[in-house]
Amino acid sequence: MRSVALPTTGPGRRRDAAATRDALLTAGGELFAERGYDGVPVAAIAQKAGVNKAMINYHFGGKRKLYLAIVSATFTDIIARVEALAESPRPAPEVLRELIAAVGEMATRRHPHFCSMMLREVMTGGKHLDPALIDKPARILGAVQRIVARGVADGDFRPVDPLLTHLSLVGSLVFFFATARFRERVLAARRPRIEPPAAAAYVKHMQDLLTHGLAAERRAGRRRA
Amino acid sequence: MRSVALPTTGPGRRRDAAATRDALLTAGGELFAERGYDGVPVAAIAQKAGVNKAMINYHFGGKRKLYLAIVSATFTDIIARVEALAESPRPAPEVLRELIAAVGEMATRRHPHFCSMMLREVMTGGKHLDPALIDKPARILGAVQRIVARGVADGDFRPVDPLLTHLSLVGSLVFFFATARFRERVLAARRPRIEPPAAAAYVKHMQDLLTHGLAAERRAGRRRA
DNA sequence: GTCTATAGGCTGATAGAC
DNA sequence: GTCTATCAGCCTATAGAC
Repeated sequence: MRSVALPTTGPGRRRDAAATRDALLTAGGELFAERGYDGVPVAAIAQKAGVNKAMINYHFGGKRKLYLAIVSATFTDIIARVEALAESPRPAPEVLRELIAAVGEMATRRHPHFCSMMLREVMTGGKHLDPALIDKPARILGAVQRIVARGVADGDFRPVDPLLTHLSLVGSLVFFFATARFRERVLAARRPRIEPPAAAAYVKHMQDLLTHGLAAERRAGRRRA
Repeated sequence: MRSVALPTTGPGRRRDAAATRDALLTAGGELFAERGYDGVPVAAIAQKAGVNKAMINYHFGGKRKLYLAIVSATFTDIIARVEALAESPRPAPEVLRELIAAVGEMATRRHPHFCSMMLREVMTGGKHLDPALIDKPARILGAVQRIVARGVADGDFRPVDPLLTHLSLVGSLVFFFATARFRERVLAARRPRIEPPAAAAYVKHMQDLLTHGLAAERRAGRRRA
């Protein structure tokens, strides 16, 4: 981030501070996803980040606030992507396929630990979630609902319930990515070894399942180019 | 619980001991599902069960062994139900619909906390699971795979991958039931209030989604009565 | 900004009376 | 079998030197 030599103290050290913050966010994301909020001592995060324990309190104000910072930043990024898709004017079936691919891409590349963290959080009933964070899942829900509802209105989809459809779609994707580590552990240990399914294969499976499962009964053809 | 007078000590008290055990299993099931293994102090389990803290060590040998006893007993019961269904000679699409209903029934009546506990466990990669327990999910997987594979072989289903189909089916159901508490909390707090979806509605939604989503392309009719 | 040292709370497990 | 009392360990957070 910085191209010239800097003093070792004073405002010039901002780069190191940012690096410390980022290291804590990264290490915390991995560890919280793996073991849950209560399962991770701050010492473990500090060690993994290569910084001192006390930096968590200095930069974030405590373990809980570090946790919230991680969840919030990731949610914001994902919401932006999903809401952009929801506004696409293309046919709903196409948009839905792209949404599934986008979730897969998010869950494997950009935010590889988000599914686990979000799922854990939601399972506790949102114990650690601020009121400010609690409506973020609702925005994702809203975006998916709008896509499905438009598909139904256009006659591309059967008259399915958008909320239930959202739950089945997002649920199976989040489940897949949150449990990937377990599958690798169990399937790889079997003799003969079973290869754990690849994310790309699952994304395609879900796209096809939804395409067939939601398609309106009588009209296979698209009504718009 | 007691119909005749019994001595206050000696073998005649076995019935009370069983009641203590059961109370601990029940209380532990609810609390572990809600807050996860690390999130529950043994004192909370004892209090909810109405027995003394030390009884956990006396009857189960520690917190961890109580936890394993709960997970193992529930898994065994569910595996029996699912494997019985997998051996049904009826057409695969029918059996699959019944499997979905059975999961819904299990998750709402007989083992209302199992989805949360299993999902939490699987998300940690099986940290708390004994080697003896670790193949129980594999038996459920095997049963669902056999149903799907038979549907494909009979020409009732598209040539879908049985493993991926199992993951999408079980994943979306487990997700739904594990996150029910969160939905109630978030949806019920909104104005205007949104009614959280009922389990029965979701079961029907999943049955229809899979029926349409897996059906072989050209032949809608059943090939066996 | 970063570190060390430590305070103070909570946890799981047990010893021993009954 | 059940209870009370207690212990040792680990946790988060902070004070204060640099």
